[in-house]
Formats: sequence, structure tokens, C-alpha cells
Amino acid sequence: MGETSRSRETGTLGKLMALLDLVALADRPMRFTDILALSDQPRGTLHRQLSHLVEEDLLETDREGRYLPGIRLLHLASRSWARNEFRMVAEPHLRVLQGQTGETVHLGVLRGDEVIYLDKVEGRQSVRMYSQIGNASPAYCTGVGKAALSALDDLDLKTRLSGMVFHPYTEYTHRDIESLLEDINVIRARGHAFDLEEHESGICCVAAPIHSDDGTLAGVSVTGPAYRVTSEKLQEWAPLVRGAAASIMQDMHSRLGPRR
Amino acid sequence: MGETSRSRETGTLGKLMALLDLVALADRPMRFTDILALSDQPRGTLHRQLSHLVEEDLLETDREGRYLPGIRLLHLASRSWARNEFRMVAEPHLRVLQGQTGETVHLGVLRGDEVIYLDKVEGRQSVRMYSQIGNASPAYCTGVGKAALSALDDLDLKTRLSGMVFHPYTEYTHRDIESLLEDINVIRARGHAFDLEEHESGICCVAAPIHSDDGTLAGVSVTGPAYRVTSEKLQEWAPLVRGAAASIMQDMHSRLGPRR
DNA sequence: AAATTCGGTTCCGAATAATGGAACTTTTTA
DNA sequence: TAAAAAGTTCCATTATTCGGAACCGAATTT
Repeated sequence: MGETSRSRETGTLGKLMALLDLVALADRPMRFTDILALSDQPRGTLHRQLSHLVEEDLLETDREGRYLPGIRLLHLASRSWARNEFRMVAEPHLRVLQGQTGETVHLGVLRGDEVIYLDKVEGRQSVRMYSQIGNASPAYCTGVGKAALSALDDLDLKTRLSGMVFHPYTEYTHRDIESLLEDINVIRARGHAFDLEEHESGICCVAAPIHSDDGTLAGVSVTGPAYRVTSEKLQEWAPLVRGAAASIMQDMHSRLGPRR
Repeated sequence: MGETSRSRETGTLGKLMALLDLVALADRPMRFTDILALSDQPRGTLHRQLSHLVEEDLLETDREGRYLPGIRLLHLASRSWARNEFRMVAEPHLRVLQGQTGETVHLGVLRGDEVIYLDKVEGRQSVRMYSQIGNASPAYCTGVGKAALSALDDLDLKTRLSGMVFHPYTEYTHRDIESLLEDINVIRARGHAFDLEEHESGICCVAAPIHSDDGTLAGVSVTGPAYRVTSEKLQEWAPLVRGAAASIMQDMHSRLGPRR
């Protein structure tokens, strides 16, 4: 008892990071009062906390005094991305998969009930190649997310998704956990997941789970517009996607195992 | 006196962020003892600090207990990058400049004595398009850096660069602040900066300063291999680079000014 | 096999930093 | 010009961090 759901506050840092999330992940600069309304801190406390985040360059203020994400975040992330071992191991396989299918290939890892995209390979390098990298999407309505979830057993799954809100993005989005669990069961049996316009209208994908032996849950997917990426195509690609996932897992294993 | 150089510690957050820098910006996973040697914290303290960073997903541990950057950094950074107003305003101009010159175009902002790259446009999308974004380089030996520095007066400049170590990357790298200041004077008079293999052998560039009216110092540059990007080419491109910088500043101004 | 070192973790009184209510200043609105 | 709202500073109280020392387990040495 006592612990309401999953609200561990890691002391000072936890509070500051929650505040950083609030401001940095918002989609526009926020004024002090906006933040005050959303955080439940007293004025004095909030003011000092924001000052500290600005002092550390995790937030910045524009000339109107509004708060927005600081450049230090970008710096920290770039190194971590560039040297991410999982991403490096997976990359060549993503390229192969892209070549085989001609469509966009994603690599995403599960974090809580969300998927965070670690890499993306597109055929024709379109306008903003990296637009997706680092983005978070709900696990329950994305191919990569459902694939990753399928590697958990029902108990873990329910724990992880407790409190999840099933937002109806499209008419095909899962409405509740029962519906999702049914889907997951099929995915487990079959070895790959489909996303048929569940997150975004007109976008379909096929994905396979990756579970690294350090406990990381992730997935690879091939994604494209529904008019081009038909059910038949997705079926046809499923073995390729599963193959890519298998290769990535094997490379991870042989790369990390021996060094032990 | 008292304040040794510029070592403000923002209480708890400052210490934790210094530690995060140490671990996340390292180029390999670090064991507890490695970190202990580099940070000057007592064992107990360090252990708790690392635990907090891991708890908050700013760091992770691999199966050997070594510490490495966490995925939350990537998530925070992606939103901040995607919504960065300066970058959005600059982007079309970077593309134009890329088209005009055929070489790689960079956008970087000054942070302390370093430049952090905010965007990059390449002609032929080479292997890792985004490899550079978020990376930091010393200001004194990069085109973008020197251009940005040239917008400061000598006093600010000396303050900012006090304590700077002039690492000799190549035989052309500035060795001391006097040499740099001479160069900066020329840059100020001329309106653009050259980097003739000062940071990396075989790489040259021409850059122009950008100063937003919110005090941000930044720069645009066109960069390429010395064998292709000759002095004549750089001379020829200088007006184009200055033009791009001017357009970016104007767009920033007209975008932000009216809203005031 | 026993002893020792090494790498990492836990504990708890003392030291330090964060908290938050209230007073104060500046800016905006009426 | 007054009044309200927004933002900032102060400081006694409270909570958190600090850090030395003890502890644990695994690997290494004797």
C-alpha cells in the first residue's frame, strides 16, 4: 500500500525531471503561470526549480520570459545516440530490410507503455530524415510497440499497462486492454505484429519483436501508406522482418556474450 | 574573488548534471570504479547519485553493471530539436545555400566556448546524415564558432575564453588567444570566417555569424574537403553564406518581433 | 581451502539544500 | 489612475543529501 500506482519521486531529481518533462515536452513555450497551473508546486518552489533548470541549461527562456527546452538536452542525446550499441548493431540489418521492401524501416525500444524510436531508414531520403528519432508513441497502437509487448507474459503486460488510457486515434485503434490482449495473443503465436491504421489513418506496418538478453524489449517494423502497402505485401514481408529481428538478436548476443 | 573561474554548482541538480555529463558524454560504458576515480565524490555519495540518475532513466546499466546514457535523453532532445524555432526558421535558407554550393551546410549555436550543431544539410545524403547534430566542437577552431565569437567584443570574448585550452588539432590550429583574436578582428571587418583545416586535416569551410535579438550567437557554414573546396571557392561562396545568415536573422526578427 | 583484495552496496548521524508562505516589485488590464 | 495579475525575493522550517564506516559477495592470491 501507500505507493499510489507508480509515482516514485526520486527526491529532488525526480521532481525536477517531472518539471522538465512538463516544459520540454510541451509543444510551445510556456509562461510561468501556465506551468504553475499544471505543476502542483507552490509559487516560490516552482520559481526556484525553474531557475535551477535554466541555470543548468536544461531549459531556456525566450525574451518574453517563456520557458522552452535548452540546448544541453540535444548535446547529451547526440552522444548517447551515436554510441548506442543496440542501434549500431541493428543498423545494417535495417538497411537490408529497407532494400528488400523499399519502404521505411523503424527501430524502437519499449519504455514503460511507450515506444521510443531509436532509428529510421527511408528509401528516398525525404525532407526530414530524423524527424521521428527520439519520438515516443503509445505501445498499444503501433506495430513496434505491440511486437515488443508480445514478448511479455500476461501478468507483466497487465502491470505495465495498468492505468493506460486507450486513446482512439482512428476507428481501428484498440479500445481496451481485452481487445489488445487478444491481438497480442495472435502476435505471440504468429511471431509478428500488424498495425493496420491503428495509430494513424492510412499508415500500415508489420513488425517483429526483439528481446536482448539484457532485458531490453524492442521491435523492428516496415511501414508505408495503406494504398501501397497492402495486406498481401505485409504478409509477404513478415518473414523478412522476423529475419531481421532474429539477425539483430543474434548479433547482439555474439557481440555481448563473449565479452562477459 | 572566491569564485574560481566559472564553477557555479547549482546545488543538487548541478552536481547530478556534472555527473551525467561525465558518464553520458564518455565514449564507452563506465564501471563504478572508473567514475569514482574521475568524480571527486565519496563512494557512498556517488553510489546514491548514480542510482538516482538510473532511477530517472537518464542513465542505464548494462548487464555487467556498467553505466551508460539512458533513452530518456533521446526523447527529451527530439522534442526540443523538432520544435526549435531558430532551427525551423533557418532550415529553408540552409537548403538554398546547400543548393547553391553543392557542399555540406551547418548551423551551429554558441554555448560557452563550444559550438553545438543544430542542423546539417548534405547534398548526397551520406551514410549517417544526423551524425553531427547535437555534437559539440571547440569554438576557436571551427568556422561557425569563430564567426559566432566575432559578434562579441574583446572583453566578452576574453571572459568567455578564459581557461580555454588551445588543443592543437592540426598544424593550422590557433595556438593561443592572441592568434585567435587577430583572426577574429579580420573576421569582424570582413563579415565572414574561414576555417582552413584548423579543426580537421583536409576540411575547410567558410562561415558567417548570426545574432538573434534574444542574444543567441550562432553561425552558418559551408564545409567540404580541401581538395574540392579551394580558397577561391570559399571566397566565391562567402557572399552567399553572409546572405543566408542575413536572411535567417531577418526571418527571426520578423517572426518574433511582431508578436511582442 | 583459507585469506585477502577488490568492486560494489547499505547505514545513519551530521551537514546542507530544498521548501513554501508571505511580502514585495513589476507588468498588464480595467 | 487604480486594481489585478504575473513574476521575484526572503527566510525560518523541514526534508534531503552527504560521507565515513561497516558490510557483502565474488574473484584472486597465498
